[in-house]
Amino acid sequence: MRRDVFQAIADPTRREIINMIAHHPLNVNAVAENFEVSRTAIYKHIKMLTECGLVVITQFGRERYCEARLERLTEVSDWVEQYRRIWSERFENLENYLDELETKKKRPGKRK
Amino acid sequence: MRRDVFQAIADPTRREIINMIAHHPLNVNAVAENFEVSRTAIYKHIKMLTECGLVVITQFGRERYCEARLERLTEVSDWVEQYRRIWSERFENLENYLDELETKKKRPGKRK
DNA sequence: ATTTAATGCAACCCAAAGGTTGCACAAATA
DNA sequence: TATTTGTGCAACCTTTGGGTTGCATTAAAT
Repeated sequence: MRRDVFQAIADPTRREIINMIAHHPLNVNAVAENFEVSRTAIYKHIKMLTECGLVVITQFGRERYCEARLERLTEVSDWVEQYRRIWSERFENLENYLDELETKKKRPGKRK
Repeated sequence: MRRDVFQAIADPTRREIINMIAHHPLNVNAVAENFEVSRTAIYKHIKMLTECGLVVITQFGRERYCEARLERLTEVSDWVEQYRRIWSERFENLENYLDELETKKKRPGKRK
């Protein structure tokens, strides 16, 4: 099953999990203990995070340590950053753009 | 209904809509024409985008222009950026961290 | 050898997501 | 005035998401 990083970080619980293991790995139960929901629910979230590469699991005996692969967030970072320039420029141009559009199409100036 | 920006950009169609109107506003039908799915489906996506502030609509006569409010992406940007330092540092420390953990807990060195 | 973690996962549930068709309605146009 | 165009939205359907309980399995601890 191919998972999407954007979808993975859409859920607040998963974002919290990432935050929790960002600095050091934790085993599955340790992660689950920090939430109200069941271990299985957390297990599923972690599974999804591994499916899109945001988390990698290393087993030690019966414990499985979850480690965050934060580099995978570059996909998100890149997507957002491509718009950064636009959103600075945009602010001053919007009104002009709409006025221009209005004139071109000969629409009444009234904006409801 | 309060919507989450993270959830809004989770859907690939919505990300495409944002991309489509990032440079200049488009009316609802114009956006919809670029997709295979129905106008209603796109309408719903746009509605959701407005609910979380990523899109603002300005009406001209019977047309409604959708404009991207890209600044709202700072929430995403900020969240991702907080991890950037960690993911550079992390790479070299992981093995050490795990070894340390191993030693402390007196676990066998075998990593399956 | 028993018992006690730590875990994976099937089998369910219910709500939400994403899609469709169809209809209503106001603005622009013939 | 009659018609076309752009739009909102209800009603419906199916899939996915996030949650639960319960059971099996394996490693560690008694």
